[in-house]
Amino acid sequence: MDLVDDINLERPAHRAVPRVRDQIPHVVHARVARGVDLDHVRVAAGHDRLRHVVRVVGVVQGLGEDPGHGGLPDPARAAEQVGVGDPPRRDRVLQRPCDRRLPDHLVKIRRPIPTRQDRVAHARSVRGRPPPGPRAPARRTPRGIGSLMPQVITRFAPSPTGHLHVGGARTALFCWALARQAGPDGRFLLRVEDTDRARSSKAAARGILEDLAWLGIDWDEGPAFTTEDGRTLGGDPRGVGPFFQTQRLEIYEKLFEQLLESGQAYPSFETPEDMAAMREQAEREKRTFRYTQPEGYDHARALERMRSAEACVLRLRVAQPEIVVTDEVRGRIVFTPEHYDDFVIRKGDGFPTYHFAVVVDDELMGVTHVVRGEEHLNNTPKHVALQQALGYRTPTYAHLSLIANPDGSKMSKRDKDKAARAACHERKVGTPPPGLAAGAIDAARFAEWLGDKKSQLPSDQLQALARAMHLTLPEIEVEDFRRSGYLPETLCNYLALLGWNPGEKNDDGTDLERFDKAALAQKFAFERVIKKAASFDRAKLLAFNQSDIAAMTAEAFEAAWRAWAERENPGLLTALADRFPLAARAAQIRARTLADAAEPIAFALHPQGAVEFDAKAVQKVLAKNGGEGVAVLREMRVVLAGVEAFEPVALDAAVHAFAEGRGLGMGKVAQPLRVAITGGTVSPGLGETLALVGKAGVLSRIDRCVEVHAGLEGAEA
RNA sequence: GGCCCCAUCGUCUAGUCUGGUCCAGGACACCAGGUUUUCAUCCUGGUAACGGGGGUUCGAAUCCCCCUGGGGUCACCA
Repeated sequence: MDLVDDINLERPAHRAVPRVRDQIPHVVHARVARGVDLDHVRVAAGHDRLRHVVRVVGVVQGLGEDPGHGGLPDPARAAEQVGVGDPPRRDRVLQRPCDRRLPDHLVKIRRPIPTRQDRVAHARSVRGRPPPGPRAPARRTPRGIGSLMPQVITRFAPSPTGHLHVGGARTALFCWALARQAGPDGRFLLRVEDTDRARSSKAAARGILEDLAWLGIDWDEGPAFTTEDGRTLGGDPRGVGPFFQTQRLEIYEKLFEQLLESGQAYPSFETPEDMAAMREQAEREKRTFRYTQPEGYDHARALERMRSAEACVLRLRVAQPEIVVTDEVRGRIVFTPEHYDDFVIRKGDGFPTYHFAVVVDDELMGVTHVVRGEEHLNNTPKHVALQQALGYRTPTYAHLSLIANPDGSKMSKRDKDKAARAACHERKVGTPPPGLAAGAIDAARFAEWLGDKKSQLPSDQLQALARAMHLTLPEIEVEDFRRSGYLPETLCNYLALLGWNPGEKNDDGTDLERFDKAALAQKFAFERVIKKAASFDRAKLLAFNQSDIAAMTAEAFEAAWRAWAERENPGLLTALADRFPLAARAAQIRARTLADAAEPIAFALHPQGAVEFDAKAVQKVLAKNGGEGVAVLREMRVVLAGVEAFEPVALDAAVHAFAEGRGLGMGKVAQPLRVAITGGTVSPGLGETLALVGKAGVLSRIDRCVEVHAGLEGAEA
């Protein structure tokens, strides 16, 4: 209890002012049920100040079977406050200090730690099936942390309307990390939310699976998928599928029926036009629009109309005066009724709305943690209302901030259209450019796209347009980053850092920023998730990618570059042929991405006679001092013609020996050669440069260079 | 506009809960210098931030209030 004074003793005199008495924590005496988190007790007992210490003074009996919590004790009832007072001096029994590093507004209701029995009971009540077994064969969990680890089931639930956006990838990554962190009891599942029949496509769903697999974000349950290296992802070991919502209609139908019967849901017959009119009127009257049931609504009559196939939607009756959402990153948020009117749960086409399907599926799939983008924060009270209507548990929620562009706007797929459109305007391109395959983009459509800021071209057309205009579009989707030659591990590393950080230091005092997915899974915690929206910094990603490429072994880089080229630039492979390993060695340290790796060795791709000499380089290297560079070239030609093994080390040795023998600096010898071989003064190491072009190529390039620049020799400088 | 969320170098962030060790640390970018046959790499150094105003306190980046700014959301999309 003398902690305070101990601290102050260490401080310089002017700071050693004693703390005021009220800094000392109050103590709440409480009786609690087994398995209940004491932080929660603090809240339940009305003492949510963190500095309050909860002292357990007994056990509350008979609170083990609350069906609403799947057989776990209801935390709200699991504590009885006994009294509040100053800490007694000598009592050290069962005290739990306030050691959680959380601000008041983040005091959160943690789930009681479920036992194996609890989980069994829970799973039965949900599915009438045995509970999920551990993935690995039963193994002894280490004592301590492992045995206390609750089951964690997370999911990523994309809607297949396009490629995977980086924001989605980050969400998936965090979900994955959370599940992996929980060890054998953790599961990460993938569910495809395809209830929007107009916008969903099989191809998009497939693309998202590919993107996820490429990133190494493996899902335990969900659509089956075979990776490029032959691993199988997905599947349905617990029997909670199918994982496409359009295949789950029967499940939803039953629940609709149930809600209709109990009167918690009701049919509503307004057309979309009616709704629009009502909204407009609300806006005119400057009030927030809320749907209200029509005067004189008659449930029996409404059901009758519905059964006679009259067009209608189903709405949930929501009567809660307020709904509290507890979010792992944002804390406790209280929502009032204007956030959740009687919203639609079944659309006119018979499909469930997102709100309905997400709540039902999360429950039925046993999802414990819902991690998603901030755009869903305002939807959460609706989901909680639905859970209450259906008698479901509420999962732990965590809403991640959005990823923004450097200008602060939301990073969006439209940004690619924006960039292309801006380039067209700037270059005064008014019709589909000629480089484009005929008919790739309809001229009228192109004009429309050019004029409408919100218009989007299909991604393949946009890609073709960019190619034709030699334009680099901003990378927004995972697929874009893959095409641009980023390493999947690097992207994951950077994405993880965009909104979270491990808060640890390296040995040299710098912040821990570089880590792999395994470390992420080990360290990830909501407590260190940043609330602020982060803007995406390509320069930093590029720096990460470059250093990761540099850190690879030569073999690994060669393999990665080859794999990338096979997919994105097969011409590079044919042009380089058996020179590829040599090219890879020269390119690696100079590459920021797999796409730009070819740039430093581009000279090796030119036809032999086509070297274009840079005028400045010629002046500086060949012409100076009466064309001494050209003279060196003549001599070097003889030397190089005599080199048997035309490979970097031998070539470097030969050039060095020549320079030394002639008493010249390396610069005087290397630079003329560079210009002769590449046309400019910049290239990889001289040995590599020469080896890449080959003996015949080197000699012919020297010959041509000497021929073209012979006039410089002997001329006055 | 209503509601919700957020606010430290140009950018990503540490520090905020538990006020003093912070005239604020790291990374990327940028600038300068060095190593090297050019480039790249590598090394050394530097510029650079607590949005504004009140309050609490001996003391505020840190706690409270207001303002401002940014973002999100208000669908039979997800």
